[in-house]
Amino acid sequence: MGYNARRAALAVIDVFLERMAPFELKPVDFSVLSLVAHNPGITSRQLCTTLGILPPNLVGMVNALEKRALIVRKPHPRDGRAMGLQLTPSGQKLMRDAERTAAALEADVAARLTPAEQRTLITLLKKVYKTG
Amino acid sequence: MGYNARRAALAVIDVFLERMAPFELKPVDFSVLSLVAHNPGITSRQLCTTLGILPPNLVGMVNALEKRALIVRKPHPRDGRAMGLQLTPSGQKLMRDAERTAAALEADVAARLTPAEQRTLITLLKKVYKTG
DNA sequence: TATTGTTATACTCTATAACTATA
DNA sequence: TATAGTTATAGAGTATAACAATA
Repeated sequence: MGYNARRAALAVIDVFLERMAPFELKPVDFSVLSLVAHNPGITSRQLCTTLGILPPNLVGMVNALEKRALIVRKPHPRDGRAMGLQLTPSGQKLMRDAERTAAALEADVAARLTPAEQRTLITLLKKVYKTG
Repeated sequence: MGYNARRAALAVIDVFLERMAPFELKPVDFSVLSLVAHNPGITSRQLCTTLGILPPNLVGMVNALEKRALIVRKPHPRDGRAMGLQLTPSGQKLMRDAERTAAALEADVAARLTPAEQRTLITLLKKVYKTG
């Protein structure tokens, strides 16, 4: 069961890597940008807790995205220690296209199953991991 | 969907790591020993193709298992380049216990679902990755 | 010429300790 | 004292190139 779930996850991730290649976004980059896009001013610490990334490992990702001029760090208005993250205009443009691609991908993967099968699959997967 | 499949796989792997800790076997170690147990004399190359491991990365694992006196390398009877792998008596004893533990684990995870749900889940997961 | 096992190496991902500046 | 961001670093996991012995 663990084996089959892992293979399904890897298959979906493979398709993701393939389609996101034009944007040069790994899954974690997409997650970071998507969270910043929908939560402007979000802090690094919030990103870490949401995505399950350790702070030291996020620094390099944010640096790379900032060097590509997709996000900017701005001093947090009420906490002098924190930095609020925001998308640049080019970051916003990239994410509009990337999120359209991601939605199309999920739709294509889902198309291998009927809507009823999709609901069943998600339900059963949750049953497996919810009781951890 | 990729997200839910990944979480289910990680949950199963977590339980595996926990229960296999007494044997000091990672999932890949268990797979290697299990294959050697049921295919005495199997070569490193065969292990690599079966498990999707690259040859340079298998060397260290086999070295570690040999140092723990769980397996032995013997010259292959008909191919002077190859080494046949076999379990030592202590390796056989360890794997008898480890395989019992693994079977109990799979049964426990499966117990979160009815037999019909198990069949459905496996079927749907395969539908997702078979066309991958 | 091709293959088995191996070494060396590199790159990614993940994890811990410790520093700085603010709170 | 506790927290946010950062640096340095160490450990897994995974990848390629190249070599010796053998086919």
